[in-house]
Amino acid sequence: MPLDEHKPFHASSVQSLTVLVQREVERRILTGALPAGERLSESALAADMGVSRGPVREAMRGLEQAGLVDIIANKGVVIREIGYDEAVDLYDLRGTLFGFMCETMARRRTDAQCAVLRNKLNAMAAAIRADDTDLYYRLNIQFHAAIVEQCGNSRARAIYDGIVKEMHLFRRRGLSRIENMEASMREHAAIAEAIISGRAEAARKAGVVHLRNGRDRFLATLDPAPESLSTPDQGSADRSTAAAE
Amino acid sequence: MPLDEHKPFHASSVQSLTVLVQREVERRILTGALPAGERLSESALAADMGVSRGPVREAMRGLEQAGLVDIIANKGVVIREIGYDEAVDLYDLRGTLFGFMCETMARRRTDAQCAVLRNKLNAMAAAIRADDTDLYYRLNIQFHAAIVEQCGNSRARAIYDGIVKEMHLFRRRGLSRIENMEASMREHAAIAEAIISGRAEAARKAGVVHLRNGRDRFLATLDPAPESLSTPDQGSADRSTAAAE
DNA sequence: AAGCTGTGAACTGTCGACAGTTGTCAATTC
DNA sequence: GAATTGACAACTGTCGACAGTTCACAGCTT
Repeated sequence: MPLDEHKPFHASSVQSLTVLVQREVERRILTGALPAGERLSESALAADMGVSRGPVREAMRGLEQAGLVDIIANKGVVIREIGYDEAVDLYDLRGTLFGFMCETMARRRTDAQCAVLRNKLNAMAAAIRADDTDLYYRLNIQFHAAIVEQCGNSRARAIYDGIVKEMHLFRRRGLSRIENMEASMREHAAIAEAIISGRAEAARKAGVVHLRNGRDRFLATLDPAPESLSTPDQGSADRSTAAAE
Repeated sequence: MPLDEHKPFHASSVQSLTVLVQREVERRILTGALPAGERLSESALAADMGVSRGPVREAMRGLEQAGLVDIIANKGVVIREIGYDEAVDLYDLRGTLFGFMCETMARRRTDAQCAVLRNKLNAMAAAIRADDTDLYYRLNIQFHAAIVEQCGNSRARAIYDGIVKEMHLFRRRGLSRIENMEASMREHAAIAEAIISGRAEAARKAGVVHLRNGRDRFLATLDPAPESLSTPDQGSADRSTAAAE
């Protein structure tokens, strides 16, 4: 496992150990290497990563604020596990934020931003014609990321990213990724069109509708029984909750 | 100052020092005792509060996640200062979240919750008839808090509370609190009516409009020059940014 | 006199160690 | 045999100390 990261996120290649530890534990949680409900020991983590307990403690505090773990006094940290209802709540909240970002971007759009959206849209259309699901999936993520990053409201972006991460704690996800590329594509086109033409309220509505449909598409892939928790399997890393959008 | 707190928030009357320190520093920032732009020294804070540097460091990390301070590597923490544009962004984001909460509450309302809203509304009307600005101001806060706490989406509530706190970092606020009680009251009535009758989309719109108007009422009380930063005065604690709503 | 450089103080980042608490397990008692 | 109690182990909460970095100021050079 490489130790030095080359993310263009916060510059500064020599980060503090706290940030390094937090990033690594977050990665393990999001990829499922550390399953939800797992109890983490500061000492074990510190020994595992070859650092002292101080940075680990600070990292845990950061993960708690991000909603990824719960800290119980004198007992330690446990990886949060969210249930069906909470996942739906998060999806709705995320949809509202995404709609807000579409609305904001429509108000502040620049020509360069519009060009990016158009490019992504064309590429997605091509991916559909080529029936390339994986490519469409990646472009789909890029399309969303473009709006989130370019909307101009940095706080909204930070909160949105946090919610997306938190949603990974919902473990029971469907396997199929894009159920209906055409429907997803039409919604994307509506969003981009509204943003490009500056119709803010239409952009907001299109964004909200898109994520609501994405939520329904996602929930439809789940087991019909929303009460049964704890699916036994916990293997294979790197699956995304943000599937069918 | 009493040491043991009795907040029904996270239970546990004997909190860790980290939480205590974080709460205290947060209080000082929000009340203005620690002005924006101020540089905080861990050692000084630790000595001031009679604790070690460890809990102080953890508390600072938490305040950074909350957006109240910036941590600069090897240099320390500075209390964040937000400018005019950022304050407007936060207000808009807050408005969107508030609208979402109104919408959610309209969907999940119970009779008891509706009764609470009706009570607050009646009390506010009475306060207007009595021309009691202070009472109206307090009831206004309670009305908002009722929606935020009862909407049923706990994550949305946590984020909303964080944004409200963050908005206190915008220092140039108007002195007058409620400019137009009647207009504020009409908007409150519209919100409550929509929630009680279960019209979710109407509730959302009413909530968004209310905070947009509140934002405009608030911004109208500012100096006409949005470029001049750093008003010299920094006295008198406990003023609220959430003024004219 | 202006610019550059080296030294020093102050502070952060990190570590190891100690005290207090919690949960467990075995021995004891009814 | 079951419940209670006591001690032990593991862990967290907290502290003091050391190393590395940053910034400022004084002295030197041109």
